[in-house]
Amino acid sequence: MNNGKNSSVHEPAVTFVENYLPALMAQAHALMAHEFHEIVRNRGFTVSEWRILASLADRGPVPIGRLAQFVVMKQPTVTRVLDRQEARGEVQRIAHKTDRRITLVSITPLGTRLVAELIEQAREHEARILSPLGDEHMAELKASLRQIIAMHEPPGGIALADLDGA
Amino acid sequence: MNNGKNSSVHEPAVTFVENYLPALMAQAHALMAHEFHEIVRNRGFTVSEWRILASLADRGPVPIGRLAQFVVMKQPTVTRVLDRQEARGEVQRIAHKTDRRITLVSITPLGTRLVAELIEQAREHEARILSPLGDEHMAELKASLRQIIAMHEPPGGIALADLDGA
DNA sequence: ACAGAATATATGAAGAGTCATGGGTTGGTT
DNA sequence: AACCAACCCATGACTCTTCATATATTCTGT
Repeated sequence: MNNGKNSSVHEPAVTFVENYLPALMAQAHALMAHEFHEIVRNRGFTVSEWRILASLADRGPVPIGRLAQFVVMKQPTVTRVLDRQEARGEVQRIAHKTDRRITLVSITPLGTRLVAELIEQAREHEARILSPLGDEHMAELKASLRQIIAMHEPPGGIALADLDGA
Repeated sequence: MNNGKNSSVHEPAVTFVENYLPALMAQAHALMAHEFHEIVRNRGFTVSEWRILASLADRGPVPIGRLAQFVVMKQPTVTRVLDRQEARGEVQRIAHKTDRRITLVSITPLGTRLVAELIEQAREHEARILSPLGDEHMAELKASLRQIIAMHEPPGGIALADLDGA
């Protein structure tokens, strides 16, 4: 609040957005991601495609809705990105064995090859970016982020591995 | 966490994206922001409009390009959002006194009134979200984020206050 | 004073994301 | 068995964002 304009003092010392966590995170993330996203673009991927491939790279076949949660996108968006990627043979849709409502997605060997380099570069980029922080602060940072994420995942412990239909 | 019902070598224990800082930040941010954005929507603002108003709330007249950096949006996007907001009288464009290329924007009294509540709620929301972290971790987290941001701001110390034309 | 490079914002065309909804499927209840 | 609520993904219509570029202004060197 403090609507007091600039009286005698010049700066409000620290403004709201400069101390608001979501704003800090948005900016820090954007700055980090911006550089790497150029690499992604140059490889012919959009940011969304990269996120999806990177997420699928580790996991087995995943329901589309679940994937949407991981990559922080709405389900219709994921469906459309997957359309493009499937057409290019980077991912594939597989029917769930027992529940025909579910469409599982998995990365193809081609997709795996294509992201492998990007993931490697992402690791390097991350290391380069974060070396000034120091291992300790870095670990603290990630731990805090994981905690924030964990607090928001409503079901008491989402199993990362219950892809029965695979 | 990820314990094994699949006791054997199935899961990579921790996948790439689960340990990749930008991914962690994107997810943590999205989860935090999601809740608050509903409040924003209910007040008739888009997320972009909220970010712009919140950023302008603290500062004096700012060049549009500079504002785009703060709010992490491209300049054309900001221009268009400002069009809407200016039409509603929430912000106003002012010509720079000496450099006529520059268009400065500032929040109006109306805009200030409208965001005041949202900023208050944002603070409360932030506090609620972060209380489980504890003050110390919270401070650490913000400090690390600020450092990451600072590392990316190229000029040796961007002055937050050189709005001569104001 | 002038041409050309640089800077700052605006705009037309195109793209990506989202909302609301539809079609198809499953599971529980009567 | 039939019904109905819940569920999952796909799709049309729309909005928001972005890319490429235009327009206007300032700066720099000659």
